[in-house]
Amino acid sequence: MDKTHTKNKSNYHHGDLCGTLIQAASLLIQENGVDALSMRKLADVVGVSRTAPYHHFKDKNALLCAIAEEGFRLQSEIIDSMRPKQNSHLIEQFEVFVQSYIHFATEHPAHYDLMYGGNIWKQKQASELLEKAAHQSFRRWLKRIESLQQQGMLSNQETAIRLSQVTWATLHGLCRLANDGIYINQEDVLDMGRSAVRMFLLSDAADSQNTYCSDDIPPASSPSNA
Amino acid sequence: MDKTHTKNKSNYHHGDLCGTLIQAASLLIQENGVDALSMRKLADVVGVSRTAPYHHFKDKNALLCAIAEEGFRLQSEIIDSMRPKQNSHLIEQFEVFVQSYIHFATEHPAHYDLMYGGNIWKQKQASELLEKAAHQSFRRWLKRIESLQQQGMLSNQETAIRLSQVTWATLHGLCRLANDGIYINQEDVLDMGRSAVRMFLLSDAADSQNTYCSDDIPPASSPSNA
DNA sequence: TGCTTATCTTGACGGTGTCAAGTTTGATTG
DNA sequence: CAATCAAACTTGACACCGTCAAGATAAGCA
Repeated sequence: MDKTHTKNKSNYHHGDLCGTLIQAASLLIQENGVDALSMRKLADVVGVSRTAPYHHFKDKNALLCAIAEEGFRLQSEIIDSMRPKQNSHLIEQFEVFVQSYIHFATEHPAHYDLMYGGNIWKQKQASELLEKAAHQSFRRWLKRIESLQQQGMLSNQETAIRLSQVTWATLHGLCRLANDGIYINQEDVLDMGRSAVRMFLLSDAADSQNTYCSDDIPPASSPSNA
Repeated sequence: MDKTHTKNKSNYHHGDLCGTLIQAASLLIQENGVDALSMRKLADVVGVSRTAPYHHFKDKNALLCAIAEEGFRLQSEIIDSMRPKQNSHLIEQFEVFVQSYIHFATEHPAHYDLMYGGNIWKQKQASELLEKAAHQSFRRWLKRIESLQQQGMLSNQETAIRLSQVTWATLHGLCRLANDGIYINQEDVLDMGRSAVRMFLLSDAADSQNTYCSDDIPPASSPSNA
């Protein structure tokens, strides 16, 4: 662990190409989007021959999958870092989570595209690890929704699964619209997230908890675009 | 108008290349997705040289825009063809619209991708006609939502615009998840659409109209995937 | 008839993903 | 320390791709 850590002098054996590739590729797609990433240019940036990456990733797709995996880790970090105050109400936690989610999606649009985009899930095969990460992510959301439902803050006309699917679709839809350039302003999207939370919560439950009327919610009348 | 209608014998001047290209390209992307479409292959299929399409479309992007425009026309047709019974309640109309929307998106995923995907709206420039079509589509949705809100079936805590944005985001999110292969079964997505409608409608209003409890709504307990 | 103009073709350039075969090097073993 | 091996990397090649420039063709109109 004393010599292979930094780039060797010989630069034939690159200390940690695999990691460097992911890092550089992440940076590139963050700047110019996923479509603009080319294996050749990536190799060039890293300072290695065109086909060197193919010894660490079977495919371009495999590289993208690895970056998507990294995206899931990143998302977890960001969401965890935006923890609500301790002992806060479920609703408040819910709101903070939604805000964090949107925050991540709009700050890391390229990662988000990869993580939840069709390129990986439909045509190409997602790696096992990736599927696990995505699945676990949804499971966590489901748990949250179940809690809210059990406490009477969400409709009990629907299955918890259906509730989770629909609410997550809403969140996902907002983020996609933002990332795809249909809603331009990030602040607007955050505000839409707040509206969405209010719209899903049962009004009775919300009133009885009087959590969502607190003053940290803007008046929802900012100029809109669409 | 007597001779240029069908393919001419000489096949050097192709009767209506422009239209034929759109038609063939639509078919190709419907089969293999947008990414799989190449100008060269398209030209080959149509039976024309590689660069012939460039005399009718400035760009590959211009072609895709044209197909997206066609998609908006197609969407209007499909939605109009699924008219609810006359004199039906607003809620019923709303439900039928949602079902039609999902129906179109899942039956024509490639078109939907183009119409509401980032490729056209973000990086590339959407043609003026396309922007108009998309804008008008949202305006219609807005009108619908305004009606529902004015009749007290949707929250009046939010702007009509916010309501439209959030509800449409939900619809869009569901369709995207379906198209991107995260929810596989079309019937499940349709069912999620029904759940979404129920979740957004204010329970009081819905009860007073007793429209959404009719027996044509499945029990929402089908096997789920996610 | 001849001219104009729209339409289509061939050739070329730089770019892409990826395979096959060869080269370099760090590590291992005798 | 020297021989060997396997992993890491390179060069060359192939078949694609989008698109530009220049030339060929044919239809329509004077």
